[in-house]
Amino acid sequence: MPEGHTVHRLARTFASLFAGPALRVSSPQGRFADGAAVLDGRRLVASQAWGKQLFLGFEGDLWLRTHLGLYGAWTFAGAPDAPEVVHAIGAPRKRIGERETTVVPSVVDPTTEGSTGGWLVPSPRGQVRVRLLGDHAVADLTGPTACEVITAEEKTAVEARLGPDPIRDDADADVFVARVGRSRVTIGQQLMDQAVVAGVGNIYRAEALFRAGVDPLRPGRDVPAVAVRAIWDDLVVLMRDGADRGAIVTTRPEDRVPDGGAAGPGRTRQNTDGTPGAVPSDEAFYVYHRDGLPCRRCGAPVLAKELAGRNLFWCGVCQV
DNA sequence: TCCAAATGTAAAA
DNA sequence: TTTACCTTTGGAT
Repeated sequence: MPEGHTVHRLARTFASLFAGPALRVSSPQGRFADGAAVLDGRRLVASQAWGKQLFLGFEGDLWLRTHLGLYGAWTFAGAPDAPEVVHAIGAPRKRIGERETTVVPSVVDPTTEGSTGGWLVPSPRGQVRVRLLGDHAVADLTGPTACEVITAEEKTAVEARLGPDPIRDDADADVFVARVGRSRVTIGQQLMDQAVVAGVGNIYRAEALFRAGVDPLRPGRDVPAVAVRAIWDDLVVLMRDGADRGAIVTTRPEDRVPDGGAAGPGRTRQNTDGTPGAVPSDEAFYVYHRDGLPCRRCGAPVLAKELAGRNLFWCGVCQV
């Protein structure tokens, strides 16, 4: 899934595109028909992210909680006068070049045609669980692992299970540092535990540990507290940058040497949208999906192994 | 046309 | 620790 930075980006996008007027909420696919009926016609009054959870607040104290899971995605289309148009946020789907293609959709949703001030609303593509339609934009959700209407109390309960989120201003770094140091579970596994730190995924895990020079397999309690704190501080910088940029980039400019295609096409295919000036995906990471390639720092081959069902990447020389 | 992979998590065993 | 689930995509067949 998109990691926490993507979800924060989504929260901002919903606030700017949909806050205000009553929304039409539907479930083209049908699997969220009941929830959509409950929300239809209500105004969006809040848009929040905590880790990988997105909470859209509707009048009447109801919240739409969505989680993109491994391959969920939101796809947006906007009217020409929309304040901001983001055509696709999520993963894994390649959207290179679509920035220009969805402005004038070739297929128009007949049920909404003529009711949106002349703006042509595209028909849902694929298995769209939820569609939010506002005055200036439409958002379609596909493939989520969670999509439900909850109360404020239920939202609080979900948040109570999450660790601090480095992107949020209210995050408490001390909680993270203390928890990591209390457990013998490896630092690599703890970083993927949303109860320890919310929003970190497989890429930020691998990259933050490389930048800190910490072996992912070291027990959390054996990592010096100052090093754990440094990892937190780095995550704050990296993840906030990711939310602003719309892509994960962890390499410093001086380390950005292309791999000459050695990684092969498609290794890191969904990180960037092809925006001019963006850091190419084969220069964006130190170790993620670079197993077998030389470490950007020391030249030793990057290592990989499966840990708790996820691929772990690291440099055995730089990370001790 | 088929199949594996993907920035994930919860439940079952 | 294994399985199930949700969906799209690109490369192989």
